[in-house]
Amino acid sequence: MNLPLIVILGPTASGKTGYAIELARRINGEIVCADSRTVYRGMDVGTAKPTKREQEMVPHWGLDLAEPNGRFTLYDFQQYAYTKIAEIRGRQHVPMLVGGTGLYIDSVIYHYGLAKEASFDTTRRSRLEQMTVTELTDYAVFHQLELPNDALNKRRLIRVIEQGAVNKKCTQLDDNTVVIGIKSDRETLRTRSRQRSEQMLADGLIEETKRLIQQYGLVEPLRRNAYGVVHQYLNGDITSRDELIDRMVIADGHLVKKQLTWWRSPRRAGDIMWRSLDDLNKQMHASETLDDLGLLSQLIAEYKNFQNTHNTGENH
RNA sequence: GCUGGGGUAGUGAAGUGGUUAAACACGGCAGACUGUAAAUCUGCUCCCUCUGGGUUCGGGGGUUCGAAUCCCUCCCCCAGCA
Repeated sequence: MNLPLIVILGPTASGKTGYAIELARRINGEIVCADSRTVYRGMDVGTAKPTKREQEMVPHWGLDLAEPNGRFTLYDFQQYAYTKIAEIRGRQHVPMLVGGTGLYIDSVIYHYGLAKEASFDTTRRSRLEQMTVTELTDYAVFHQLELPNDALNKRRLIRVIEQGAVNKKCTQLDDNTVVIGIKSDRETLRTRSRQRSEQMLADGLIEETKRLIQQYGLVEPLRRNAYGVVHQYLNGDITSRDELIDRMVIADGHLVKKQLTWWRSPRRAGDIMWRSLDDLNKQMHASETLDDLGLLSQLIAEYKNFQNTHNTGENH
C-alpha cells in the first residue's frame, strides 16, 4: 500500500497542532511542520512552536532548520519536506504535513516546479531593492519579461527579474493526498488568540524576544507579529500590557485573514475538506474501537467522497 | 464653581468663513501572491433603490450671499485653580 499524505491546514490558533498530534498517535503518523516561522531556531514561544513534550509524543520534522538571520527559501522547504515524507513512508509510517503557511504546503502538494538556484546573488538583490517600482517595471518591460499580476508588488517584481519569468509550474493533487482544513469562525479564533497571547507572555515571550534581538538583530522574522509587537513594547511605543495583548491579537487577526484568503481561492478551494475541530475529534473518538488503519481509511474515504461531490457540483 | 483646552467616519486625527468636509493613520472587510510568505501588494470602508443621489462636523439658536470654522446658549470630556 502506498501510504497517503495527510495534510492538516488551518489558520493560526485553530488547534491544528493538538489535533494533528492526537491523530498521529492513532494512525502511526509523523508530522512535518509546514510553518515559515517555526523553521527558525530559538523562535519558540512567539511562534507557538510545538513544545518539547509535544515533540516527544510524536516525531516532528521541519522545526529549527535555520537561524533567524539566515536565508531559508521555498525550495529549501519543499526539498526538505519531500525527503522527510519519503523517509517516513520508508518506515511504514503515515506522513502528515501540518501547518498554516499556505505557500509551503502548496509547494509540496502541487509539486511546484522549483529548480535549485545556482547561487544567490546578494549584490544583485540589493541593487534591485534600491530601485523604485517604476524603475523595476521599466527594466522588466525592456527585457520583455512578463509582469506579475501584482504589478506594484516590489518583491515580486524583483523575483520576476531574478528568475527571468513568472514561475507557475505545478501539478494536480496526488491521488493519495488528503487535505483537511480546520474550520473555525473568526470570533472563536480571536478568543483563542487572546488566550494564547496571555500564555505566551506567561511563558517568557518578552525575554525570548529580547534575547533573539540581542543575538540576531532586528531581522525580518523578528519584526512581525508577536515579536514585532513585543519589540514595540520594549521600545516604549506600546506602554501597557493590555495594549500589548490587544496588538498581538490584532496581528494574529491579520495573519488569519491572509491565510483564509489564500485557501478560499478557487485554485485550491476544491481540494480542501473543511471540518470543525469538534467534528474531527468526535470522529476520532467515535472510531476508537477501530484499529489504526480503520480510522485512516475512514478519513481517506470521506475525503474521496468530498472530492467527488465537489467536482460534480462544480462541473454542472 | 472659576479659568483654559477640546467635542469632525468604528478609533486617532487634518480641515479653523468660500471650488465636492473628512486628507492621513489605525482598525474592519474583500482580493492578489511559486524562492523573505507571520513577507509583499491591491480595492472597499457615513447612508441609499449606488456608473447616480442623500445626510452629516456634541444639541439648539444667531450673524453672513455663504459657517465644522464667527457669536449666544445648553450638554459632555480633559487640565489647572478653588
